[in-house]
Amino acid sequence: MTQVQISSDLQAERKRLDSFFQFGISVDCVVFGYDGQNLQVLLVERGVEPYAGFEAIPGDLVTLNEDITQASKRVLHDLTGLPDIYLEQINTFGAVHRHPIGRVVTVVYYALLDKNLYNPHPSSWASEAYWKNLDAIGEMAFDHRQILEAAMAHLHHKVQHQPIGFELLPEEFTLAQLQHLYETILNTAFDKGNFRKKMLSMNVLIPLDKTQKEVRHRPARLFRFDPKRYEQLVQKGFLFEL
Amino acid sequence: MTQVQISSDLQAERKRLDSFFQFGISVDCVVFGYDGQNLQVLLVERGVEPYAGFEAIPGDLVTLNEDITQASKRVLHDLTGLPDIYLEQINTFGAVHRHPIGRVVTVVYYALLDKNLYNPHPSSWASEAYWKNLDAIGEMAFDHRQILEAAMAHLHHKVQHQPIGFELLPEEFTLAQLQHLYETILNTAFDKGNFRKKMLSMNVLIPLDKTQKEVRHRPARLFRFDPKRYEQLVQKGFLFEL
DNA sequence: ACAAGTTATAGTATATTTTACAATTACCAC
DNA sequence: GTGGTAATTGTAAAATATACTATAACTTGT
Repeated sequence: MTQVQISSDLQAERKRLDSFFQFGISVDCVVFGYDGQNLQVLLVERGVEPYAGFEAIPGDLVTLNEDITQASKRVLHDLTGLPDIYLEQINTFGAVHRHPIGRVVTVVYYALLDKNLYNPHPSSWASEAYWKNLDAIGEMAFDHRQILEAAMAHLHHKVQHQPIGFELLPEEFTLAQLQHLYETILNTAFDKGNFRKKMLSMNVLIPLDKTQKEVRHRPARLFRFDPKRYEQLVQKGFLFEL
Repeated sequence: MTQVQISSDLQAERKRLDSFFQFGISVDCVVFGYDGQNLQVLLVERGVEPYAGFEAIPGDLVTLNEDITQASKRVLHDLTGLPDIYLEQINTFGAVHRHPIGRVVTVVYYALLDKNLYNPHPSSWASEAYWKNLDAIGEMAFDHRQILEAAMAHLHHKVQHQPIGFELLPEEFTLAQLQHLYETILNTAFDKGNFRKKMLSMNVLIPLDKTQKEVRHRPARLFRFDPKRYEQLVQKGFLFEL
């Protein structure tokens, strides 16, 4: 018995279409983390068949009575213990044979976060849950390699068209930290002075009357994001290029 | 009996998960058309319950043995007679009660095309199929209003970050035509000279040794897109602003 | 206390791009 | 040819971007 209400005059129609209602839906959550040095991705090791022992992107089947957006948060929490965080939907994969257990269409979500604030611990069918460097990833379960690549392409694109960092950096940060984040994601180097000018000209950073402590050189000023302006830029977009 | 192969050692696992495999998947195809004047969207009128008589975005259930990308083309063709065209996936909607007949998750695709080249004619459950001005659209079936708005937001965003026009304009076109297309989609006006300079500086237009005919004023030079450069810009992106 | 090391921050001169127009050109119709 | 109309080119001023250089502010070692 499905949990979705069907009015009596539609029962016959539903009966006629029963053969169409045999899909499974899953959500997969590609979570990128940054700790000030490296960009990593949150993976789990599968403790069950199929693909037992393989690395996978945290994901699971959606139940009949939950919204897919809700499901993305629930599944991520179930497998890795991460709290409800905002996950952005990026893509849906629906090849016929992508899942050996039946026809499963998967909706991919992704999130960015500050690794230092979250410590994954495995549960449900995950035997392990950990952060892993992007360049250290080998074979993966299902078509998760493809999914990961789509998420990376999305991130790569996003960083050039919208501000990022809000979720990846500590609340207060230096321009050097922000620059390093950009350089890590885009795998390039920028001129320090020009990066500064570009960023400051966007008016998204609020300079604080504080500086770094405990560094063996001139301490940098700390900044934080202006949430209103940040949101504005997310909407409007820009082209980041140096 | 499902058409997807399941190896014998996974049968039990599949059995255990049977209650998850009761979803329907549909695809909805938002097709924007441009005829040199207006931007319109391809709609159908539903000839069957639920929502019989309502306007809807062309869409239908995916069968168990077809890829969702294939399905988007098949469904658009089935309902409106349009040939296989490239449809871009943009978003997936999965609210629990969005479909009255059962739990249906829908994957939304969209396309842009030159209205003059395609004449829709209804078939399957569509009793009508026609182009409609975006500002003339009233109530719609299901959550199709929301879907249409998502597609419009996508188009609005896309036009500012990638070249468009390849699919919307005749092979050879004038800069004024291209400008009018942009002005229509973005609902703004641009300076003619500056629009020209911006466009030409992108190196995506190849000037032809031909001009317009049968106009009562200085005839404009015709251009066509450089497909290689166009593809490059689609990949790289830009920020279009005047 | 001072020098050396290191990175942050500001500045600057030049090149490039954008903007808001004005001027000129090429066609048609009469 | 003249007038109407829109295409195309040009341009001066303003704004930005680029590739550096100079200076400031801290720490550590002597």
